Amino acid sequence: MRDGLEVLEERGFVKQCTDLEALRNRLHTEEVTFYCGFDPTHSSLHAGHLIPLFAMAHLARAGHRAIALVGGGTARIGDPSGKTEMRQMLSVEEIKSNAQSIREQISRFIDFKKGKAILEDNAKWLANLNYIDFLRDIGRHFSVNRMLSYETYKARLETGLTFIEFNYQLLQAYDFLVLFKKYGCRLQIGGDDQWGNIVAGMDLIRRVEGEEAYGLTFPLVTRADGKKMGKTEEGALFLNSNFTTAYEFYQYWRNVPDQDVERFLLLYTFLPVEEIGKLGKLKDKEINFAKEKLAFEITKIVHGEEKANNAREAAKAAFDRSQAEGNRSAIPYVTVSGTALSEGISAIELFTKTPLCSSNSEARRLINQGGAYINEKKITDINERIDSSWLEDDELLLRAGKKRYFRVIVEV
RNA sequence: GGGGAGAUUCCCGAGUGGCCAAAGGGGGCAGACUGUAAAUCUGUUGGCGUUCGCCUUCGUAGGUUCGAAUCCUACUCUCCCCA
Repeated sequence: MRDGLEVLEERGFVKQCTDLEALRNRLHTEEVTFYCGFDPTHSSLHAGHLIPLFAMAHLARAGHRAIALVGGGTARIGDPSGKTEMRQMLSVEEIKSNAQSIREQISRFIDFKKGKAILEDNAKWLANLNYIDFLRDIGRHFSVNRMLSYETYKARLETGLTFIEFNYQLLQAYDFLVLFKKYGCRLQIGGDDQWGNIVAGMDLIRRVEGEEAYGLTFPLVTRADGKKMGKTEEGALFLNSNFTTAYEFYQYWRNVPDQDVERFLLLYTFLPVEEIGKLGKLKDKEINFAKEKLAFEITKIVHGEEKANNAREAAKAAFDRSQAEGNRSAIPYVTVSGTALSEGISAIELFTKTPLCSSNSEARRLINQGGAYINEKKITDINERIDSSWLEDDELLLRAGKKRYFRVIVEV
């Protein structure tokens, strides 16, 4: 039987482990309860959370019990690990509502309904902690000298670290301990920036309970072109379509650098390793097929099959010349009134109505530089006016540059 | 608590009375080349109208001056050293 760890190893999920062989042995012989934390600092998870989500799913598929821990308590503090500045404080209400929407997103990867996987919120035990008790029971096990030596705090030591943030590690370690006591949770997984926090929890369990626990971290995923993983011009690549539409999401993965395709297929899809191996061997133009596969698969998992199909269709309609008539319905749009259009609207105004251009100057610049198209007709005149005669199927397809599309639909 | 340094346009970072919408780099956007890659080269990069222009911006609030990012005063914040 595959123990889950093998799957993670062959797909490139493993960066560091506290005791690889001991963990392997345990995963092989028994059902292990493991956890991964998610801080509700935004109402949607983003691309960076995909690695932990997939890792949890792989382990759960191998028969282990997953706990997704929403950090409703720790989010009130903010983890300083790897951050250069203190995180903005969120209100308790915000955190609660964020936690709610994040739960739904996690359940796309882990099925909580069957009663096996568990969803927890550390606000339950952190919110009403007694400070004195906490210091006596937990605080005594932590050495400040040792904490200061951690790499994660180094950067912050340069610029300033507040006491509240310095406590984050204790709380996360305490989470691990609580989950161990409550569920027998023996493994914590997380990004490599969590290493210090994870090890701290493992140590705490050993000191307090005299039991073995393990930690496993994932590599920090980077892109071959040096761009930040999961970052778009607008910001983070969110999993919620209110922030990043399925089409935009699809396009992000469709445009990943060549060198990253195989690695990303392993990390961000459930496709069999053998199949990915074949896809990864494709060269030149052929690699585009693998990119489409990657984009489709991950969009399907995050947004569902229907939206993934629409996104793919829309992309084909926009980019594939041989398929002039595709289904563009997934391309984001804005509406404009029919009367306004019959009177004529300047091309500049049309572009600024969409996120394609944020100001008239920008639209003007776009036209001047020859990057503005409406229904694939290049706009060369700054003063070009668009009226109803331009309509095709009651809509206009605006394009900025080579690959940014947006639709304008007439409202009757 | 005492002493010192600093806050510049998306980021880093020049600029110390007019020639500053503000050098340079990064990033972004666009063009060429392509495969909706990468690399490279070119252009562009506060807003509004567009020859000329006008408005907003150099931590915040006042002041000096014909004129300030640049000088003065107060305030806020950050960093460093000492206690």
